[in-house]
Amino acid sequence: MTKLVKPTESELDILSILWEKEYAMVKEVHEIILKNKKIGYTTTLKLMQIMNEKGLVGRDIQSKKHIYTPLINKEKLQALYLSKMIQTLFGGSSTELVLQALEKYPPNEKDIASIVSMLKQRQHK
Amino acid sequence: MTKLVKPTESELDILSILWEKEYAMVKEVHEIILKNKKIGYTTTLKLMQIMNEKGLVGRDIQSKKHIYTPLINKEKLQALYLSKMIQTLFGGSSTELVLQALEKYPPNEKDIASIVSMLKQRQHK
DNA sequence: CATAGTTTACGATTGTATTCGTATTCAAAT
DNA sequence: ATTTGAATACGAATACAATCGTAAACTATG
Repeated sequence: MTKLVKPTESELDILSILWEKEYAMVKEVHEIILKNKKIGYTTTLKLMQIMNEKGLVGRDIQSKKHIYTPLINKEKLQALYLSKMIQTLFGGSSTELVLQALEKYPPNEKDIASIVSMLKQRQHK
Repeated sequence: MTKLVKPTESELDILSILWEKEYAMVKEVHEIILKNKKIGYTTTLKLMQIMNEKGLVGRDIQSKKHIYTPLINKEKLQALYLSKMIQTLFGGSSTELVLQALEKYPPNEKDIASIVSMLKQRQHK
Protein backbone atom coordinates (compact mmCIF):
# COMPACT_ATOMS: atom_id res chain seq x y z
CA MET A 1 0.00 0.00 0.00
CA THR A 2 1.62 3.22 -1.14
CA LYS A 3 1.11 6.03 1.31
CA LEU A 4 -1.05 8.83 0.01
CA VAL A 5 1.00 11.97 -0.51
CA LYS A 6 -1.03 14.96 0.49
CA PRO A 7 -0.42 17.90 -1.83
CA THR A 8 0.02 21.39 -0.47
CA GLU A 9 -2.43 24.08 -1.46
CA SER A 10 -0.34 25.37 -4.36
CA GLU A 11 0.20 21.84 -5.51
CA LEU A 12 -3.51 21.21 -5.45
CA ASP A 13 -4.04 24.20 -7.71
CA ILE A 14 -1.65 22.71 -10.19
CA LEU A 15 -3.17 19.27 -9.95
CA SER A 16 -6.63 20.61 -10.66
CA ILE A 17 -5.32 22.14 -13.86
CA LEU A 18 -3.70 18.88 -14.89
CA TRP A 19 -6.84 16.88 -14.11
CA GLU A 20 -8.78 19.28 -16.27
CA LYS A 21 -6.41 19.27 -19.22
CA GLU A 22 -5.12 15.72 -18.72
CA TYR A 23 -1.61 16.90 -19.50
CA ALA A 24 0.13 20.20 -19.86
CA MET A 25 3.44 21.99 -20.06
CA VAL A 26 4.69 24.32 -17.39
CA LYS A 27 3.93 27.36 -19.48
CA GLU A 28 0.26 26.47 -19.90
CA VAL A 29 -0.12 25.72 -16.22
CA HIS A 30 1.58 28.93 -15.27
CA GLU A 31 -0.62 31.04 -17.49
CA ILE A 32 -3.73 29.67 -15.84
CA ILE A 33 -2.34 30.19 -12.37
CA LEU A 34 -1.45 33.77 -13.25
CA LYS A 35 -5.15 34.57 -13.47
CA ASN A 36 -5.43 34.07 -9.74
CA LYS A 37 -2.11 35.09 -8.28
CA LYS A 38 0.99 36.85 -9.45
CA ILE A 39 3.99 34.62 -9.13
CA GLY A 40 7.07 34.13 -11.26
CA TYR A 41 7.39 31.48 -13.92
CA THR A 42 10.21 29.70 -12.14
CA THR A 43 8.07 29.35 -9.07
CA THR A 44 5.53 27.30 -10.96
CA LEU A 45 8.33 25.38 -12.60
CA LYS A 46 9.95 24.60 -9.28
CA LEU A 47 6.67 23.50 -7.78
CA MET A 48 6.05 21.10 -10.60
CA GLN A 49 9.55 19.70 -10.29
CA ILE A 50 8.97 19.08 -6.60
CA MET A 51 5.64 17.47 -7.35
CA ASN A 52 7.41 15.16 -9.73
CA GLU A 53 9.88 14.16 -7.02
CA LYS A 54 6.99 13.47 -4.67
CA GLY A 55 5.31 11.33 -7.25
CA LEU A 56 2.31 13.62 -7.61
CA VAL A 57 2.88 14.13 -11.30
CA GLY A 58 4.70 12.32 -14.04
CA ARG A 59 6.51 13.93 -16.94
CA ASP A 60 7.58 13.17 -20.41
CA ILE A 61 11.08 14.44 -21.08
CA GLN A 62 11.30 13.63 -24.76
CA SER A 63 11.29 17.16 -26.04
CA LYS A 64 12.64 20.29 -24.44
CA LYS A 65 9.20 21.24 -23.24
CA HIS A 66 8.40 18.68 -20.61
CA ILE A 67 4.88 17.37 -20.54
CA TYR A 68 3.36 16.83 -17.12
CA THR A 69 0.53 14.50 -16.20
CA PRO A 70 -1.28 14.03 -12.90
CA LEU A 71 -0.35 10.79 -11.16
CA ILE A 72 -2.36 11.05 -7.98
CA ASN A 73 -5.82 9.61 -7.72
CA LYS A 74 -8.38 12.38 -7.74
CA GLU A 75 -11.08 10.27 -6.09
CA LYS A 76 -8.88 9.45 -3.12
CA LEU A 77 -8.21 13.11 -2.54
CA GLN A 78 -11.87 13.99 -2.91
CA ALA A 79 -12.71 11.42 -0.25
CA LEU A 80 -9.93 12.65 2.01
CA TYR A 81 -10.90 16.29 1.92
CA LEU A 82 -14.60 15.56 1.98
CA SER A 83 -14.35 13.62 5.21
CA LYS A 84 -12.03 16.15 6.76
CA MET A 85 -14.38 18.96 5.84
CA ILE A 86 -17.49 17.24 7.09
CA GLN A 87 -15.70 16.51 10.33
CA THR A 88 -14.22 19.90 11.05
CA LEU A 89 -16.61 22.32 9.38
CA PHE A 90 -19.98 20.62 9.37
CA GLY A 91 -19.98 18.96 12.75
CA GLY A 92 -19.85 15.52 11.24
CA SER A 93 -23.07 15.90 9.28
CA SER A 94 -22.74 15.24 5.58
CA THR A 95 -26.33 16.37 5.13
CA GLU A 96 -25.38 19.79 6.44
CA LEU A 97 -22.70 20.00 3.81
CA VAL A 98 -25.05 18.86 1.07
CA LEU A 99 -27.70 21.38 2.00
CA GLN A 100 -25.16 24.17 2.09
CA ALA A 101 -23.73 23.21 -1.26
CA LEU A 102 -27.16 23.10 -2.88
CA GLU A 103 -28.05 26.40 -1.29
CA LYS A 104 -24.94 28.23 -2.45
CA TYR A 105 -24.70 26.57 -5.84
CA PRO A 106 -28.22 25.98 -7.13
CA PRO A 107 -28.24 22.97 -9.46
CA ASN A 108 -30.08 23.04 -12.77
CA GLU A 109 -33.10 20.87 -13.55
CA LYS A 110 -31.05 18.00 -14.87
CA ASP A 111 -28.76 17.92 -11.83
CA ILE A 112 -31.72 18.05 -9.50
CA ALA A 113 -33.21 15.09 -11.28
CA SER A 114 -30.07 13.02 -10.92
CA ILE A 115 -29.70 13.83 -7.25
CA VAL A 116 -33.32 13.02 -6.50
CA SER A 117 -33.22 9.78 -8.42
CA MET A 118 -30.10 8.78 -6.56
CA LEU A 119 -31.76 9.51 -3.25
CA LYS A 120 -34.92 7.61 -4.13
CA GLN A 121 -32.80 4.62 -4.92
CA ARG A 122 -31.01 4.83 -1.60
CA GLN A 123 -34.30 5.11 0.23
CA HIS A 124 -35.41 1.68 -0.93
CA LYS A 125 -32.31 -0.11 0.26
CA MET B 1 -14.89 44.98 6.38
CA THR B 2 -12.63 42.89 8.54
CA LYS B 3 -10.40 40.63 6.54
CA LEU B 4 -11.14 36.95 7.00
CA VAL B 5 -8.29 35.26 8.79
CA LYS B 6 -7.78 31.84 7.33
CA PRO B 7 -6.88 29.32 10.01
CA THR B 8 -4.18 26.77 9.41
CA GLU B 9 -5.03 23.10 9.48
CA SER B 10 -4.10 22.64 13.13
CA GLU B 11 -6.04 25.74 14.00
CA LEU B 12 -9.07 24.41 12.18
CA ASP B 13 -8.92 21.26 14.27
CA ILE B 14 -9.05 23.37 17.41
CA LEU B 15 -11.82 25.57 16.09
CA SER B 16 -13.99 22.59 15.30
CA ILE B 17 -13.68 21.46 18.90
CA LEU B 18 -14.62 24.90 20.16
CA TRP B 19 -17.60 25.14 17.82
CA GLU B 20 -18.78 21.80 19.11
CA LYS B 21 -18.33 22.55 22.80
CA GLU B 22 -18.99 26.30 22.53
CA TYR B 23 -16.17 26.96 24.97
CA ALA B 24 -13.34 24.96 26.44
CA MET B 25 -10.09 25.05 28.34
CA VAL B 26 -6.78 24.12 26.81
CA LYS B 27 -6.72 20.83 28.65
CA GLU B 28 -10.05 19.67 27.23
CA VAL B 29 -9.07 20.66 23.74
CA HIS B 30 -5.76 18.94 24.06
CA GLU B 31 -7.28 15.69 25.25
CA ILE B 32 -9.53 15.55 22.21
CA ILE B 33 -6.68 16.33 19.84
CA LEU B 34 -4.59 13.61 21.43
CA LYS B 35 -6.98 11.03 20.05
CA ASN B 36 -5.80 11.87 16.56
CA LYS B 37 -2.19 12.91 16.89
CA LYS B 38 0.45 12.79 19.55
CA ILE B 39 1.66 16.25 20.38
CA GLY B 40 2.72 17.90 23.61
CA TYR B 41 0.42 19.91 25.82
CA THR B 42 2.37 23.11 25.33
CA THR B 43 1.99 22.77 21.61
CA THR B 44 -1.76 22.96 21.88
CA LEU B 45 -1.43 25.77 24.38
CA LYS B 46 0.83 27.76 22.11
CA LEU B 47 -1.47 27.24 19.14
CA MET B 48 -4.42 28.57 21.07
CA GLN B 49 -2.42 31.57 22.24
CA ILE B 50 -1.51 32.34 18.65
CA MET B 51 -5.12 31.92 17.60
CA ASN B 52 -6.06 34.42 20.26
CA GLU B 53 -3.55 36.94 18.88
CA LYS B 54 -4.97 36.41 15.40
CA GLY B 55 -8.48 36.99 16.67
CA LEU B 56 -9.66 33.48 15.86
CA VAL B 57 -10.62 32.77 19.44
CA GLY B 58 -11.45 34.81 22.49
CA ARG B 59 -10.58 33.94 26.03
CA ASP B 60 -11.73 34.61 29.52
CA ILE B 61 -8.80 35.19 31.84
CA GLN B 62 -10.70 35.46 35.10
CA SER B 63 -9.52 32.24 36.65
CA LYS B 64 -6.19 30.51 36.19
CA LYS B 65 -7.67 28.14 33.68
CA HIS B 66 -8.41 30.30 30.70
CA ILE B 67 -11.63 29.66 28.87
CA TYR B 68 -11.50 29.86 25.11
CA THR B 69 -14.36 30.57 22.73
CA PRO B 70 -14.45 30.54 18.94
CA LEU B 71 -14.65 34.01 17.43
CA ILE B 72 -14.54 33.27 13.75
CA ASN B 73 -17.67 32.82 11.72
CA LYS B 74 -18.15 29.17 10.91
CA GLU B 75 -20.46 29.81 7.96
CA LYS B 76 -17.93 32.03 6.22
CA LEU B 77 -15.32 29.33 6.49
CA GLN B 78 -17.72 26.70 5.25
CA ALA B 79 -18.41 28.80 2.19
CA LEU B 80 -14.73 29.48 1.64
CA TYR B 81 -13.63 25.87 1.74
CA LEU B 82 -16.69 24.63 -0.10
CA SER B 83 -16.02 26.85 -3.09
CA LYS B 84 -12.33 26.06 -3.07
CA MET B 85 -13.04 22.35 -2.93
CA ILE B 86 -15.64 22.41 -5.68
CA GLN B 87 -13.22 24.36 -7.83
CA THR B 88 -10.10 22.31 -7.36
CA LEU B 89 -11.37 18.83 -6.63
CA PHE B 90 -14.72 18.56 -8.37
CA GLY B 91 -14.01 20.41 -11.57
CA GLY B 92 -16.35 23.23 -10.64
CA SER B 93 -19.40 21.01 -10.33
CA SER B 94 -21.17 21.27 -7.00
CA THR B 95 -23.46 18.43 -8.08
CA GLU B 96 -20.45 16.17 -8.34
CA LEU B 97 -19.57 17.00 -4.77
CA VAL B 98 -23.11 16.43 -3.58
CA LEU B 99 -23.36 13.06 -5.27
CA GLN B 100 -20.04 11.98 -3.81
CA ALA B 101 -21.02 13.08 -0.34
CA LEU B 102 -24.32 11.22 -0.49
CA GLU B 103 -22.59 8.18 -1.87
CA LYS B 104 -19.90 8.03 0.79
CA TYR B 105 -22.10 9.11 3.68
CA PRO B 106 -25.58 7.68 3.14
CA PRO B 107 -28.16 9.93 4.79
CA ASN B 108 -30.97 8.50 6.88
CA GLU B 109 -34.65 8.69 5.91
CA LYS B 110 -35.20 11.99 7.62
CA ASP B 111 -32.20 13.63 5.99
CA ILE B 112 -33.22 12.33 2.60
CA ALA B 113 -36.63 13.86 3.09
CA SER B 114 -35.22 17.28 3.93
CA ILE B 115 -32.87 17.26 0.99
CA VAL B 116 -35.59 16.20 -1.43
CA SER B 117 -38.04 18.76 -0.14
CA MET B 118 -35.41 21.43 -0.49
CA LEU B 119 -34.75 20.41 -4.07
CA LYS B 120 -38.44 20.30 -4.97
CA GLN B 121 -38.76 23.82 -3.74
CA ARG B 122 -35.83 24.97 -5.83
CA GLN B 123 -37.25 23.30 -8.89
CA HIS B 124 -40.34 25.53 -8.85
CA LYS B 125 -38.43 28.78 -8.72
C1' DC C 1 27.81 28.15 -36.22
C1' DA C 2 26.62 32.24 -33.72
C1' DT C 3 22.97 34.53 -31.62
C1' DA C 4 18.56 35.21 -29.46
C1' DG C 5 14.85 33.37 -27.25
C1' DT C 6 12.80 29.86 -24.46
C1' DT C 7 12.93 26.33 -21.07
C1' DT C 8 14.79 23.76 -17.37
C1' DA C 9 17.92 23.11 -13.18
C1' DC C 10 18.79 24.22 -8.77
C1' DG C 11 20.65 26.68 -4.85
C1' DA C 12 19.25 29.88 -1.66
C1' DT C 13 16.16 32.98 0.69
C1' DT C 14 12.10 34.09 2.87
C1' DG C 15 7.96 33.16 5.06
C1' DT C 16 4.91 30.44 7.83
C1' DA C 17 3.45 26.49 10.72
C1' DT C 18 4.44 23.32 14.16
C1' DT C 19 6.67 21.74 18.07
C1' DC C 20 8.71 21.73 22.47
C1' DG C 21 11.65 22.96 26.60
C1' DT C 22 12.11 25.79 30.39
C1' DA C 23 10.71 29.35 33.34
C1' DT C 24 7.19 31.50 35.66
C1' DT C 25 2.77 32.09 37.87
C1' DC C 26 -0.92 30.69 40.56
C1' DA C 27 -3.82 27.90 43.71
C1' DA C 28 -4.57 24.46 46.83
C1' DA C 29 -3.09 21.58 50.51
C1' DT C 30 -0.25 20.68 54.23
C1' DA D 1 4.26 30.20 54.78
C1' DT D 2 6.12 26.41 52.25
C1' DT D 3 5.61 22.85 49.13
C1' DT D 4 3.53 20.64 45.28
C1' DG D 5 0.98 20.29 41.23
C1' DA D 6 -1.16 22.40 37.42
C1' DA D 7 -1.49 26.01 34.36
C1' DT D 8 0.39 29.76 31.41
C1' DA D 9 4.17 32.49 28.96
C1' DC D 10 7.40 32.65 25.67
C1' DG D 11 11.69 32.03 23.26
C1' DA D 12 13.70 29.12 20.16
C1' DA D 13 14.31 25.11 17.23
C1' DT D 14 12.67 22.55 13.50
C1' DA D 15 10.17 21.56 9.56
C1' DC D 16 7.89 22.65 5.52
C1' DA D 17 6.10 25.74 1.78
C1' DA D 18 6.67 29.27 -1.50
C1' DT D 19 9.42 32.27 -4.08
C1' DC D 20 12.91 33.83 -7.02
C1' DG D 21 17.51 34.77 -9.24
C1' DT D 22 20.98 33.06 -11.99
C1' DA D 23 23.10 29.72 -14.77
C1' DA D 24 22.93 26.17 -17.90
C1' DA D 25 20.81 23.62 -21.69
C1' DC D 26 18.41 23.42 -25.70
C1' DT D 27 16.05 25.16 -30.17
C1' DA D 28 15.27 27.68 -33.93
C1' DT D 29 16.77 30.98 -37.16
C1' DG D 30 19.55 33.97 -39.72
